[in-house]
Amino acid sequence: MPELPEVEAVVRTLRPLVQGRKIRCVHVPHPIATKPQDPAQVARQAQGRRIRIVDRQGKYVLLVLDRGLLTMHLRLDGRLLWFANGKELRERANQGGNGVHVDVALELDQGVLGFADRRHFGRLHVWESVDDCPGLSVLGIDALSREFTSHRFAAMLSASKRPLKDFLLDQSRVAGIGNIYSCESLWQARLDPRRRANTLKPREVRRLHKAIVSVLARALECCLHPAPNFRDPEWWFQGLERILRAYRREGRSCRRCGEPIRRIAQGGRSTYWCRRCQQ
DNA sequence: CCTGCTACCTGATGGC
DNA sequence: TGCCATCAGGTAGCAG
Repeated sequence: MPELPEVEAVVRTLRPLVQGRKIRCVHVPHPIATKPQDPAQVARQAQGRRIRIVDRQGKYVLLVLDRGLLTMHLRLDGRLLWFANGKELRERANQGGNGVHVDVALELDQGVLGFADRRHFGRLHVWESVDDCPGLSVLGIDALSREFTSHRFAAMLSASKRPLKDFLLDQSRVAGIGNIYSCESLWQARLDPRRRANTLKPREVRRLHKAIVSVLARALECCLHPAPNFRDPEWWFQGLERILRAYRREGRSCRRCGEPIRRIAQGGRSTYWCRRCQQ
């Protein structure tokens, strides 16, 4: 379920664990996790490769190998797990019905990285190069990057007639924002999620840009303290609800004006917002 | 090209 | 307790 701040925290935690390590062996107990790629092919391409760089683009986790590229997308429920070695992985994963769920395991020269998603939306793929990964090459400007300027944001907004909420979820424009932080950014910027992107005045564009940057930065801080714990399969980010002002607060009073927060459907997903102070 | 809809999966929660 | 409906942090694929 992670959006950009969660994925960034995962990447920062993962980097010291795996950067420079060699992938000795790849196990794929749940082949759905590499679909539509053939699990045997994925294993063959990754085995024996060294992990040069651990990076993130939008919501993708990237392991740049000495040849090729491994991508992981956690979608809604995916997580990473860490085991001391293959023995520990097998012991903990094979405890009948209550064993740890692991979809793909990368056995490294030191430690084992697990990719797990009980819901099986998440994906792990291997590519020859960045250009071969369609999801990656389509991504727009990363919301945490320096290229995400108010100026470029204004140009993108003016080219779209879509409601602001749908615009913000479109990864091909600004990459990394999901359902939570689109709601939060629009609340922070005091903008109606139903407004068409190309109707914003320059000062509203600047307000939204600033809101996105600060909402994501605040969420990232929250995601880093405490840092993700890959050793605990149940672990998830704590304290996020404390920083949320609109998301999942339907019926509770707006922290700015007291009006009850409403929930509406946009593009088949829930938008939470304050009808009084978001114009 | 752009937009909107469905499918993809599993689990948690709440009402009756 | 059980059963059913609804909701969940995302994106690919397809039709219009």
